[in-house]
Amino acid sequence: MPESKDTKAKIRKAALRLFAERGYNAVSMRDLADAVGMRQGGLYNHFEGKQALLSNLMETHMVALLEALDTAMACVNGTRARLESFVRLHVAHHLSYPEDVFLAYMEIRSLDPGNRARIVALRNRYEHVLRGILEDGCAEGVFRIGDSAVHARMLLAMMTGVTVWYRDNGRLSRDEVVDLYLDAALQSVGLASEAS
Amino acid sequence: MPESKDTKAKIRKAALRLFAERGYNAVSMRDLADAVGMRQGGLYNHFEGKQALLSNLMETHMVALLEALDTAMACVNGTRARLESFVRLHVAHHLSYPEDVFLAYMEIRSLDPGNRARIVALRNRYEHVLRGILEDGCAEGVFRIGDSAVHARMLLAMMTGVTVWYRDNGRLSRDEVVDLYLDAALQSVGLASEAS
DNA sequence: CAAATATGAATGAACAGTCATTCACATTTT
DNA sequence: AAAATGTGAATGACTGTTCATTCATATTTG
Repeated sequence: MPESKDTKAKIRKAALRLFAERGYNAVSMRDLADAVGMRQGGLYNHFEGKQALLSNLMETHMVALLEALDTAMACVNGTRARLESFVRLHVAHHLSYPEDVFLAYMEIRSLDPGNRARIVALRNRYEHVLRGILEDGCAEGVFRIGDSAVHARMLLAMMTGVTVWYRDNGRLSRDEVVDLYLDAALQSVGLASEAS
Repeated sequence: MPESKDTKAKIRKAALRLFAERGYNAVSMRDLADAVGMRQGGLYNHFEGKQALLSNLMETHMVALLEALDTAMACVNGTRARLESFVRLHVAHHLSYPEDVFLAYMEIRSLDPGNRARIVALRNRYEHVLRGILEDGCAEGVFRIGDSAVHARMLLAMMTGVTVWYRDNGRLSRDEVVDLYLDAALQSVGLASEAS
C-alpha cells in the first residue's frame, strides 16, 4: 500500500525517459518493465497499453504547459511584455522538462489518429497564443516582422531546439540561456533588449 | 532491362519517403519492398541491410549539403554576405529536400554507434561553418548577439523547422519563405534587411 | 478478536503476429 | 554460359497483449 500508488508514477517516469531517449518504437514493454523493476504483465494493471501510456504522457505535458501559459499571461499587459513572458515561460519550461518536450515533439506521429488529433489541438492552442502576440505587435507597429504565422513557427522552432543541446552541467546556467533566447527573440521581431 | 539498374535508386527513394513519413522503426522491410514493387529478399541484393540503408541515406544527404555549402561559400566575401549565403542555402536546401533533412534530423538516434559518429561529425562540420560566421561578425562588431555558439544553434533550429510546416501548395512560394527566414535571421543578429 | 472474503498488484508463461535477415532456387541480362 | 537480380519460403528472435495464478494487505463478517 505505501508504494502501490507511486508504481504508476515510477512507470510514467521510466517511460518518459526511455521514450525520449530511444524513441517510442524502439522501447519494448519488457524494456520498460525492466527499468521499473517489474515484469511486463504488471504494467497493464496501471495502463491500458503502450499507446495509452504514450498519449497520457504527452497530454499531461501539454495540459501542464498550457496551464502554465495561461497563468503567466493572465497578469501581463502590453504586447512586448507578453512576448517576453511567452519566451521566458517557453524556454524555462523546456529547460525544466526536456524529456516531456522532446517526446511531445518527436513522437506525435507515433500516436493513433484519435490521440494525435487531441494532442495536436492542444499544441495548436499553444502556438496560437504566440501568433496572437505577434499579430498584435504588428498591428500596433511595435514589431517588425514579415509574416506573423511564419514568424511564430520560426520562434517556436528556435526556442524548442534548446532541448537538443542544453545540459545542466554545461557552460551556461538556465537563467543565462533564457536571457540569450529572450534577446534573440526580441531582436528577431525588431526590438532591442533593454539592458545591454 | 532499362529499369534493373535504377532499382537501387528506387529503393533509396521509397525508403527515404517511408522513413521520413513514419520513422525508421515503424517501417518494415516488407513495407519498403511493397512500395518499390518487389519482395523483401531482393532488397538485400542492393543494400547490406536496413541499418546500412538508413546510414547511406543520411550520409549521402549530409555530404551533398556540405558540398553545396562549400560551393556557395567559396565565392562570397564579407561577413554579412556569408551569413546571407548560408541562410539562403540552408533554407532553400531544406525546402528542396525536406525528406532528407527531416530524416537526418529525426533518425540520428536510430543509427548504430559507428554510423552515428560519422553522421554527427558531418553535422558538426556544417554547424561549425555558421558558428564561424557569427564569431567573425561579433569580432568585427557587425553582429549584435549574446553568444555565437548558442546563436548558431538557435538559427539552425529556427531554419531547419521550416520542413515541419512548409507545403508546396501553400500560401507562400519558396522564394518568399527564403526571404522571410533571411530577414528574421538578419534581425536576430542585429541587422536590418536592406530592402524594406 | 478472529475467521472469511475481497482487493490491488505482480508474476511468468503463452499467444498470435511481425521483425530483419538468409537461402536455395528461378529468372533475366550481358 | 555466366553474372546479376528477383523470388518465396524459412529462421529465430522479438513484439504488445492476455491470462490464470499467487500473494500480501484491507475489509467485512461471525
